[in-house]
Amino acid sequence: MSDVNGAAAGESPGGLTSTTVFRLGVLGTLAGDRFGREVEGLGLKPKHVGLLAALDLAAAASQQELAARMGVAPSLVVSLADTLEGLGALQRIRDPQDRRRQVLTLTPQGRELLERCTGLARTLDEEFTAGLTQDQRTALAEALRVLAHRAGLP
Amino acid sequence: MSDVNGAAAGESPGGLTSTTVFRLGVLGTLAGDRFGREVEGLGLKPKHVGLLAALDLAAAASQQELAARMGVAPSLVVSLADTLEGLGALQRIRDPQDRRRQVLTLTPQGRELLERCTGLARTLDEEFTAGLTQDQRTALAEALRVLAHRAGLP
DNA sequence: TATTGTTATACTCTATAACTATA
DNA sequence: TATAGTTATAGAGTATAACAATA
Repeated sequence: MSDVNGAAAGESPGGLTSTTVFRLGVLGTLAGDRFGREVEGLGLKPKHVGLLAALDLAAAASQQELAARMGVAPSLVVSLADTLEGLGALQRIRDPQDRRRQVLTLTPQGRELLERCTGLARTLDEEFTAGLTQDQRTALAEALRVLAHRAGLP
Repeated sequence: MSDVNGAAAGESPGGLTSTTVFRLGVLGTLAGDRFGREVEGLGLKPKHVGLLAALDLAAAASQQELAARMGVAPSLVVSLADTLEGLGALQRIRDPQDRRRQVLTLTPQGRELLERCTGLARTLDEEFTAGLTQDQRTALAEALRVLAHRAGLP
């Protein structure tokens, strides 16, 4: 089941269900679940893809730094990286300067995997926004871009 | 140095993180977490509020019907309703026609609680959209409204 | 002694399944 | 026998805390 805020059916205008936070929460969960089902076939979960994307945007100096960037616990990065390393999507290389650190780098397969995921996301974008006009789509994308930036995201 | 497809490493425009589903997912989680922290002081979690909102929209014939409407398991409605009943926000009344059924109704306190939550959500809306122009806010709200409807939400 | 990565453990959320009572 | 509600159990996901290696 996939409804973070517990949705209902048929609201009086101005109620909780018409607020932006409520709709963002519900639609966000829907989008995440949908994306999760899509990448499941690649052996991935959304967080794995998030790690790939984070690495693609900028190499990580260490797993801890990456964890901070992703907003998750360092121990979670360990298991995510374990999976991705097992898939050949990334390499762990000990930093010779500081052998405590593991530098993570995307392999060509990792980059290709990420591109596949990006393609899936683009297809889902079209599915999700099929009910919008082109102007609405553009406006939504721009608004989300601003909100993401304000939230400290790429 | 970009390749033929224009996808160089570290390049943001066109990447996964700029898709609508990715941003919806991340921002939705952020919004849900933020709202959860806000209603925590009222002894509630987002799903409790979702149940209140669902009941406010239309009385439920039974807990099972309500569970179906909210898209959650019936057993979850039990525990959510337990909490809300303990807070005096709703009443369980056995249906005399079919004593297996419990009819849930919002109490005045329940309605007031929901209004408080709606007020909190509205405040968060302003916080979230503070970086947008008024036109952008309106466009975002309208786009989310359409998407919510298409997803079968109120 | 402090920090990185790892492992072990625990906690939250929620679904499924078993059970009770009504029908 | 079938259904509504409840309780018991289990699994996913993730954080916290203990631990090992390195600084």
